[in-house]
Amino acid sequence: MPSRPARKAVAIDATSADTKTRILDAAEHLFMEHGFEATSLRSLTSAASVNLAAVNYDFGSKEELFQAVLTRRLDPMNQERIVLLEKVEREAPGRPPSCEKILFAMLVPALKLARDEKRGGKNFLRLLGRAYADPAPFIRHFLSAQYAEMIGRYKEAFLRALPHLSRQELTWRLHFVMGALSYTLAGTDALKLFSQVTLTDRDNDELLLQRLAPFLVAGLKAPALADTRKLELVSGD
Amino acid sequence: MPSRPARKAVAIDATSADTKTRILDAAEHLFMEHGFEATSLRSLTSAASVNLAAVNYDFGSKEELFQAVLTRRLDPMNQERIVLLEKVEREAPGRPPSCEKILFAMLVPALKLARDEKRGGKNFLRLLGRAYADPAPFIRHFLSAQYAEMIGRYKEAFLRALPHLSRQELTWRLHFVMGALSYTLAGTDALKLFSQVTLTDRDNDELLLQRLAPFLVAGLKAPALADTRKLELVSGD
DNA sequence: GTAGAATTCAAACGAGCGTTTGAATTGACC
DNA sequence: GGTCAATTCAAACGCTCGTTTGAATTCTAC
Repeated sequence: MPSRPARKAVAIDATSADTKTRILDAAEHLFMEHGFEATSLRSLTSAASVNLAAVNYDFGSKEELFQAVLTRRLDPMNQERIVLLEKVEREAPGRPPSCEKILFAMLVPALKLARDEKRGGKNFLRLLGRAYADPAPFIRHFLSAQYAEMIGRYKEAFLRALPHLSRQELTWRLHFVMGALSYTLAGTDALKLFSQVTLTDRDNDELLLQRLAPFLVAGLKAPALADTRKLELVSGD
Repeated sequence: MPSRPARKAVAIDATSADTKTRILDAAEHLFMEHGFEATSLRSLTSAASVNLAAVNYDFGSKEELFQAVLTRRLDPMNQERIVLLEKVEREAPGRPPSCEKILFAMLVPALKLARDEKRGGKNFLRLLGRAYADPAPFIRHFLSAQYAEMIGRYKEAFLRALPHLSRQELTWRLHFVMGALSYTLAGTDALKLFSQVTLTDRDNDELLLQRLAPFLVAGLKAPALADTRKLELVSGD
């Protein structure tokens, strides 16, 4: 058994699991930190302490590796979201569940994932938030396929819980919800809004959702666009 | 005067303005479409019908070009936001302006920019939304510097308009607002939420803000986190 | 018209990229 | 212990990248 020097270890606990898992873990970390394009397979494989060719051997290509990184966490999380929604719907048979309950069913699996460091934790959510904004077509197509069923189910549930909203209105509002959610989960903080608030503390996850949920619920429940208040574009004086 | 063939024209109206402007226009388009890393200077310069070396001659480097692309639109827009906020504050002296008015002062310059095709229009806003989510450090540092003053002023204004919110609460909510805003402006629609709603129609810009503003205002006005509703993590029924 | 600065140009540099190859090594099973 | 498939490995392939260079060209001003 040769010594296996691990040349440029980037704090990934390599040399533990099997090759595919080590690659996935290193990829999750590096794609999150630098993005897809800016992460080279050479830095990735040396961080995972595997041979350069291993990515193409195990996953086929860099793009397929990226999809594997996403699907490993995303598939179970979205499945859990659906299960939770069905449970919430079963708890109040006949009547539609409240807007809050539906939203929580959507947020809680993400929060649980964020806390489970064994499943990528916050790293993965940041990666996911960035993937939402990535222009690469293969990422966009992959994400819409992964989310299609979950989003569809929730849209129907919200539609029943918010009867004052037309389907089109709700579509827009879910768009806003996903925006605030992904931006928050990504934890990018591009605008340095936070001077002292740290997102890295473990206890802050739950607090974050306790702040996000009321904001989103209030937005969702807002009156529908009907009393068309005129939006005067810089009325001259 | 040689014929100048314009090899791989990508629908940029090249050969009109001066070199620097042609480069900025092509860069705005391509950075929006493919992102920073995935846009090569070779495709960019040939789209702009300028020599490959022109970028380094006029801007120094690819990174400096990217910053120039952003600053060309962002600087005037954020300045206009500040002017508008001051105008709104002057209109009701003594009393703080309403939450709606403050938010509109923030949104209207973005809408105006989106409509002005001569100033990049929606292309630029999509680029901006993507820049928010880009992990590259030089982008993040640049954006926070560009936004610092504007965000600070608005935070103070909102703080006066929403006295029930602590400074920290407001910071979070502005974070959510920026998330929904940038995600919406970016028009990424990663989740294919929209089947038939098209964002490309010219008239839809105003409609978009008329839908976004009530959502955000309701979220901002929501009660502060005090009646700490317990967020039970999947109560194992 | 000519000097001198500014700009444009073709060409090349060195480096890094994703991927492929074919031999070496390992592991499982008869 | 031998066989065969699965895996790992070092090396190379072909290509594209951002940047630099130095000569050619254009522009400006006397």
